[in-house]
Amino acid sequence: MTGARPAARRTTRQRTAVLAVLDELVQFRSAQEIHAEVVRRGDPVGLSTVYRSLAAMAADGDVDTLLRDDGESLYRRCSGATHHHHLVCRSCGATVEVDGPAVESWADRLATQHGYDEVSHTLEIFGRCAACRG
Amino acid sequence: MTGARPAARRTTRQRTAVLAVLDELVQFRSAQEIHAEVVRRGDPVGLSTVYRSLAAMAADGDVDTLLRDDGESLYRRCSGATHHHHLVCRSCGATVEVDGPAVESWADRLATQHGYDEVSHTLEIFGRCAACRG
DNA sequence: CGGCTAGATGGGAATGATTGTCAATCTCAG
DNA sequence: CTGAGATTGACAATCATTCCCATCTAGCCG
Repeated sequence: MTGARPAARRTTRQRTAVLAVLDELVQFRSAQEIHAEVVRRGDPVGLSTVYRSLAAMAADGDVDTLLRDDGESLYRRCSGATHHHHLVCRSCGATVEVDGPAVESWADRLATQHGYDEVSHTLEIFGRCAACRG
Repeated sequence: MTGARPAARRTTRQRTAVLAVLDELVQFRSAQEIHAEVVRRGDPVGLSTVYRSLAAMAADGDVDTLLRDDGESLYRRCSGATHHHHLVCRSCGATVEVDGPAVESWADRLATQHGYDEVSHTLEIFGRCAACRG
């Protein structure tokens, strides 16, 4: 990569507010929901700004993103900086970060065998957590 | 689930046209692209109809669907009825259907360990194929 | 501490995929 | 052949996300 530099990220009131909400979220949430929550707390922040902040954080690896079936993007603060996947509860959104070294290497090997390079992959596991099973 | 019955699917000129295009596609394509292709061939078919046809075929398991990073849905005729994943070229969409039994069992085991049931997962591998690297 | 400047903001308009509407049309079982 | 109900199509409506751009401000410098 040549010039994907973060270019001096500033600490603004708005960005801090978004981060504060994210820090309390245990579940994946949409940008719209996060924006609503920030506003509900009394911080006037524009929707555009929330989108930009989330995009920036995602680029910096500070938040995980996930595509829901309907194509909407979900965001969540991620613990480690390392590559990982998610085990997400379909009903409540509870998430467990999981690690799958075997899968990573399998995917890379497979792609290489078929002549593909610049490989990446998406892997998410969905299920129903114990609490939601009732 | 009570009545998720296909409810009598009819064979119409439009649906046949869509299917004809899908049969020749080796790559994942968006509904918009498929619609454009159907029309280019001289079959006047409405965009709504293409969307409805694709949705119906997907429901019947006749086509695979894939969510691109930007959230747009891609469709492709699928060969086998068996569960499989895809190795997709980011630029041209060329696809290789792959099988990953180890991944399946790993995902299931993991989910069970964390108390989740009704487990499913999504796994797609993206890269750049040899042809597009040139 | 005050000035400067490039990055940041807001909010409304623009985009673009997908879905809803509903009268007119067509498929196909009987 | 016919009627009932599935299907279609043109266009409006949704809705998440991005653009635009005048205005604002964080933080470096003197």
